[in-house]
Amino acid sequence: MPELPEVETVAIGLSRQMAGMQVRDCILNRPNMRFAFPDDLQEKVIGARIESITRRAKYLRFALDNGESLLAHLGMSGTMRVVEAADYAPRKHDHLLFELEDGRLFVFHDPRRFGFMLLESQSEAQKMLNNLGPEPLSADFSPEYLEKALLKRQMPIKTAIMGQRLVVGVGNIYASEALFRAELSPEMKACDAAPYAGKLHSAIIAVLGEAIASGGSTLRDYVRSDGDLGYFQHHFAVYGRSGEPCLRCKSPIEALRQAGRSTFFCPQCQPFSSRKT
DNA sequence: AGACGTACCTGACCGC
DNA sequence: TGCGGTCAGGTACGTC
Repeated sequence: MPELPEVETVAIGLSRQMAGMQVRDCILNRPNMRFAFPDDLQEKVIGARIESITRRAKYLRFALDNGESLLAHLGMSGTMRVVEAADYAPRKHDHLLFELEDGRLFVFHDPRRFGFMLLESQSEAQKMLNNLGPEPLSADFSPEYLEKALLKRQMPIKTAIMGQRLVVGVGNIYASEALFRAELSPEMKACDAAPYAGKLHSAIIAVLGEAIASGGSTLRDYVRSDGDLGYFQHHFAVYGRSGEPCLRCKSPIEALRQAGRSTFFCPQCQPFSSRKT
C-alpha cells in the first residue's frame, strides 16, 4: 500500500489526532511484527507525550517529549487509526495499541506484518535511515541532482527511481505513473534517461503532489487514520490498467515484470527502442 | 559494485 | 465448497 503520498497522509492525520497527547498505556498483542518490538518499548512510551508525528521517506517518526523517538513503517498492509474506545472492535492483526490520555486508542493493524515499530536509536532503525536519498518534495531533489544520479546507474529507470537511494518515497505504483507522465519506457537504462531528467523530475513531483492532495490511493486495505479512503487510485493513468486504452493515445496499456514487480506502461507513449542508447 | 532472486507473512481472488 | 496457485503497495539480504 503505502508509498510517500499514503504515508504523508497518515502522518498528517495522526498528527492532527495525536500530537500533544500523552500515552496512558501501550498494549502489545504479539512480540513482533517484522522486527521484535523493543524490550523497553512500553517503558519508553507509557507516560510520554507525543510531540509530533512526521514522515521521512516511507517511515513515520513519533517524537516523544522524553527525548525518545519511535520509527515505524507500514510495510505493505499496515494501517494506523485513532478511534474512540467505545467504537473499538478488536480485529485480527491489531498488533500494537496506544491508549491516549483522552481514552482514544491508536491502533496499528498489519495483516502481513511487513511493518514495524522500533525506537529510532536501535541499530535496525539506524540502518534503514542510512542510505536514503533526498525527499522528492524538497529542494535537495533538483533536476540537476537527478540527472547526475541517473548517469551513474545502469539499472532500468523504474528500478532506479523505486530504489529509495536515488530518491525516496516512490514505490511500485508511482514509479509507473511518473514514467508514463515523463514518457519514458520503464525498461530503459537509468543512465540513458539522464537527458530527460528534467521531465522525469517534474513528473515525480507532480504525481506525488497530486496524490497527497487526493489523500493517497486506496487499494485493498489502505485507509487514512481517520478512516476515510484516499481516492487517487481513480487518477491512475497506467497502474492496474493493462489492456485498457491509454488516456493519451488510446492504445492498450501493457504490463511486464521487472525485478519481480508488475510494471504498467503505454508502449506508444513510452517507447523503448527509440530511446535506448 | 551492481543486478537479480529470494525471503519475510497473510489474505484475496481465480480457475478447476 | 474446497483446493492450489498467483498476486499484492516494501525492504534487506544473499549470490552470482
